[in-house]
Amino acid sequence: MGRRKIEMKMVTDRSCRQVTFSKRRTGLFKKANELATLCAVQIAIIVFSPGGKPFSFGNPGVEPVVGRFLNRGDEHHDGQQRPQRLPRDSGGRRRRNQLNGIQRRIQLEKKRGEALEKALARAKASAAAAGGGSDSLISRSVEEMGMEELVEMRRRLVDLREQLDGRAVEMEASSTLLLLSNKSESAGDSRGGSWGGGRRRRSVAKWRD
Amino acid sequence: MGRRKIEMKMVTDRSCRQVTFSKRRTGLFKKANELATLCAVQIAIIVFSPGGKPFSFGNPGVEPVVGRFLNRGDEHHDGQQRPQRLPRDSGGRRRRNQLNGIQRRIQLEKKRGEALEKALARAKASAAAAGGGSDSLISRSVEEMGMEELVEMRRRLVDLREQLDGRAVEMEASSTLLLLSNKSESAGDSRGGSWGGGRRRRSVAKWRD
DNA sequence: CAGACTATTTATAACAT
DNA sequence: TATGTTATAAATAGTCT
Repeated sequence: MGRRKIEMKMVTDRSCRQVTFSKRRTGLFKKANELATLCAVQIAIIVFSPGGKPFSFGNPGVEPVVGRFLNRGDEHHDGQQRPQRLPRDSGGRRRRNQLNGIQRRIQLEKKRGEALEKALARAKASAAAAGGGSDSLISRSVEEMGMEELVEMRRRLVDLREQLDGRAVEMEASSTLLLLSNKSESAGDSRGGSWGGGRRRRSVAKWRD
Repeated sequence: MGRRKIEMKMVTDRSCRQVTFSKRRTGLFKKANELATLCAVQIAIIVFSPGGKPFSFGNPGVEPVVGRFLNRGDEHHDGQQRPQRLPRDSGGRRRRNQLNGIQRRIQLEKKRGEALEKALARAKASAAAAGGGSDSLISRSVEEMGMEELVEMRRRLVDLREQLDGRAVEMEASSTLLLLSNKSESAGDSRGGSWGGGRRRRSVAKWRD
């Protein structure tokens, strides 16, 4: 939004970086305040400047929001089923060439993705159909189906990531710059970290819900 | 920034408010991601939707940032925050800023995956609850939220797959065919923000910076 | 060095699908 | 109801004070 477009890469110059940080932090907090005002919601932002100084914004305050978040953040797996994994390339012999294995994984990831997409489409449709939430029986079954797919997908990603971790150095050493040359982004986006929390009475009794 | 200027007061219409929240939350997280990228700083945002659903953004994660904040106390407050003493500057200890694109993305995706797991678990639970004749009001909202989250998650996964697919070639080229002409073009993006949220272990009382 | 000044880039409110 | 599109309002990068 300035005289010219800047690449989304860390500003190298310390001075400029500090200026950018300051300006953008102000803007970010302003946006947060608007969001809180317009939508009457609780929000908290914590950011450490390049120099390490903490800045924060909170409505109604940082602690109340963080506390609320942490209190519900506890996880509780109640009888989670373990989805059966689909055939992988680990049938019989270990691959010496991890890269090859990784590529296979990626291929499988793709297929999994397709299934995932369908499962979600169904789940969504089902939920929409339920609308008021009366057809819970139907929606539940569909959602479960989707969940199996998704959980499996997630597990695979975790594994894949672990595999890649071991190769990261090599990759970085050889094509870091290549990887950095990116194509900014398009109009579309995707984000929204969210999660649901179960009720728990873990410690952290400092705040209450 | 829209067709016309709007008053900075709570949007009365429920529906419009939800839309505004969704869009602005997206924008806010995007801004936060840019700030984190451009200035290489830690930042965490926690916001509860009008419906009470928690959303979060964090670089490198919500927990690390919040932990650091709570442990060290705060200094600057641009928002409403409880005043406190001014402890010594932390000295800014930033070092893990070198995660390459892929590794970082996967790491983030892992977190997203965990969040997804929760969302699904909740959706499932709500569906089950509804079927069991529990509070239909709550279960309905949870169900809807779950769907929304899942769709977003699906998008992220699909995006990730595409990214990985493009990177795979480079990876192979780097470790195996580095000797060959690595003429691969830029593939991938640059938004390495860490959308994510959600807790992990059962223990919520300890953080590591 | 913080604040003021624009040319531009972004974010988005109102619509549209 | 969630997304996509478009006309405008805002944010802000580079400069200047």
